Amino acid sequence: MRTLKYAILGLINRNSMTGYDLMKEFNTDLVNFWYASHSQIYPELKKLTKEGLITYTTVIQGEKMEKKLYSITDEGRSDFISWIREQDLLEPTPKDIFRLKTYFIESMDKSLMINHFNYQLVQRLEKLKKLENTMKDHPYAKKLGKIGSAKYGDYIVLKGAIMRERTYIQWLEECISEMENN
Amino acid sequence: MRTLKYAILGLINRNSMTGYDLMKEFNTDLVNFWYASHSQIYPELKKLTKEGLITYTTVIQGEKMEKKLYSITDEGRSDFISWIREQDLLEPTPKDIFRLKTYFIESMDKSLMINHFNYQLVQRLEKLKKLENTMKDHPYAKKLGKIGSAKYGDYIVLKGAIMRERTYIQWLEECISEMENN
DNA sequence: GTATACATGTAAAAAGTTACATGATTTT
DNA sequence: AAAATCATGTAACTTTTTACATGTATAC
Repeated sequence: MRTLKYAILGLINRNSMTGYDLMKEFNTDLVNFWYASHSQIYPELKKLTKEGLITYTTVIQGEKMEKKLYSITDEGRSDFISWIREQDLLEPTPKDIFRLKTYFIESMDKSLMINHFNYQLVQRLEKLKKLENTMKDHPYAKKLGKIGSAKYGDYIVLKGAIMRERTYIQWLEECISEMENN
Repeated sequence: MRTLKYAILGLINRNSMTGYDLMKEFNTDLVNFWYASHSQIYPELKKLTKEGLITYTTVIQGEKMEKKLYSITDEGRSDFISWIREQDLLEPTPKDIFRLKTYFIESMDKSLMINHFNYQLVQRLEKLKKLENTMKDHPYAKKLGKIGSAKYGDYIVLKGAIMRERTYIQWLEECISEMENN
């Protein structure tokens, strides 16, 4: 469905930016729901340029380093807007290797499975801590933003990521406790 | 990481089965954490056979319809066991188109965003109901299973899927209520 | 007899990952 | 001077999806 296309259009629609800037966005804010690497981004930018949905101007950084600053075209913007207006059917449930391994729990002994669960738990707690720190510094969480601004979307998905992470942790903890008491 | 390979090995390790049986598994139980279609399964079965991890016997169904009943080999089993013993690092956060759209909420007006959220909510409530019905009929939920059995893994991931779904719904509801009161 | 389920494959395209490849700029 | 970051690309491969393709068996 060319979702990467719309993720890029949406970002460039907010602000003109380079491929490198996009890459950073995909690695920070968007990492919680849409990751993309530079090897996917650069070819897509080329394609979108050819399709007339974005254009770029070459900017010189320092002495001679060239970078391409991309902007959205009217055509790009209206394509993006019609994408965002579409209602979406539920996607297939995301894949999860850990849940798959858990499903095959009969092939593990008790100590191994508790080990696996604890290892996941440590990592998820670490991840949650980072998300909560991001939230702590977020302007909307400090009541500085308002609904309808770009920062509101940012806030709302961050909140969702924290809820998702807490639930995963709760599941891990409940499983561990159940396994230890049986 | 060839996860599909291990999903198939794990299932065949439980019971000998055909490609069609596998397909049904991937579409029912496993759909909540690892989906695969028949066009992925059949080539993988061929590959695993060539690698000596599984073998098959041809069974005649009815008059002449041939089906291939796959079994795991010792080599396949030990490969599977070493996979299941591995500790896993956290995977990248799964992609989610709806969260991506939500992130770009500044490009929607209030009624459109509430509409989108409600549409998701209806679908997720439906999905949750199905999961809860599956749980209701589950032997472990009726205290008929015990930890360590294959059904326990089944139960534990189903429980996780329900928790995940409830949290998604809670997120949707909180967002709707916040949007309606602002 | 007809519809649904059983049963197995391949082909082409799209999406995503990992590795290869290069060079400039800024910070320490 | 070295390390980190900025900056942009391609190649090869893996994974996944969608479409094409065919035929049998069973339940109603």
